[in-house]
Amino acid sequence: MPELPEVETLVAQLREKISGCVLSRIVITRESILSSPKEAITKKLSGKRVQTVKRRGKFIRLEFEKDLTLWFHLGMTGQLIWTEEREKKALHQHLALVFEGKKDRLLFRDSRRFGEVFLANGNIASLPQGVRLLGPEPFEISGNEFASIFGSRKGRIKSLLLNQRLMAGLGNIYADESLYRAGINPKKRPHRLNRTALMRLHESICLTLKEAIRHGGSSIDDYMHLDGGRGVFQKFHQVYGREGENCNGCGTKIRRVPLAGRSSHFCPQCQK
DNA sequence: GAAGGCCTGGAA
DNA sequence: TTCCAGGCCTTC
Repeated sequence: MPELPEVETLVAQLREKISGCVLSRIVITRESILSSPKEAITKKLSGKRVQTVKRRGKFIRLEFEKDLTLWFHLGMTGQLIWTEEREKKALHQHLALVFEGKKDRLLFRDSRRFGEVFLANGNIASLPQGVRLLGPEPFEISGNEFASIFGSRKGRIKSLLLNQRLMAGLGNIYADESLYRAGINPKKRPHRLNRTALMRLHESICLTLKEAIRHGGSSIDDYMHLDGGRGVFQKFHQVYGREGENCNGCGTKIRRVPLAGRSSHFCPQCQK
């Protein structure tokens, strides 16, 4: 379940690895993961140089010459792996990028196939809605701006944090972890929180994300680094995946409740 | 604003 | 064998 820290980690590794490289060939073995025509991708990108790699929300962008951008979303189980292709048909491999003069290639795998890949040019209109409507990055807004975005909402804070149109990058893990660190119950409705609490939440989100990035993200099921390594932030989770275990703060048992179709983990004592 | 659907591997 | 995990979109 790659969220902002996992994507950020991969982006840094990709930038290091393929910036300046020329794409010689694209091998697409499952067209259904593409939301742009296969021919457009293969024809327009072949022979183009990667300028840099960036992140927007949970999306990865390979920026090529001529304003061409190849976007990846990893969904839940998407992986980008830099490797020499050994097994001819690696399981669930859908796409491979081959670069001039490189023995290793960039593979996109995704067992559950919630991920997607598409091509955009410099025109905003060439981006899907999911990107165009993306909210601001957590690190790029102030606590006050955060409070203005969320403060008048009447829904549950946890559900709202998952809404990428309000703010981009959080998923189930970091929403739960940030709420715990801010001492806010996931069921709370933001219009009933004061500005101080909202600003504290924004600070918790930024701190949690930065700490997770420092630890290479959380590797729970499928997430791995470009070289196959794992993140270690899961060792520092306070609530996510810890149902029934004791809260590190007060010893109360961590609870899990369904909310907005997914589970929320929290400490009933520390999060009021 | 809730619920269903996509999709598969792993646990119960 | 059934259920569950969840990113995000569509439908009610």
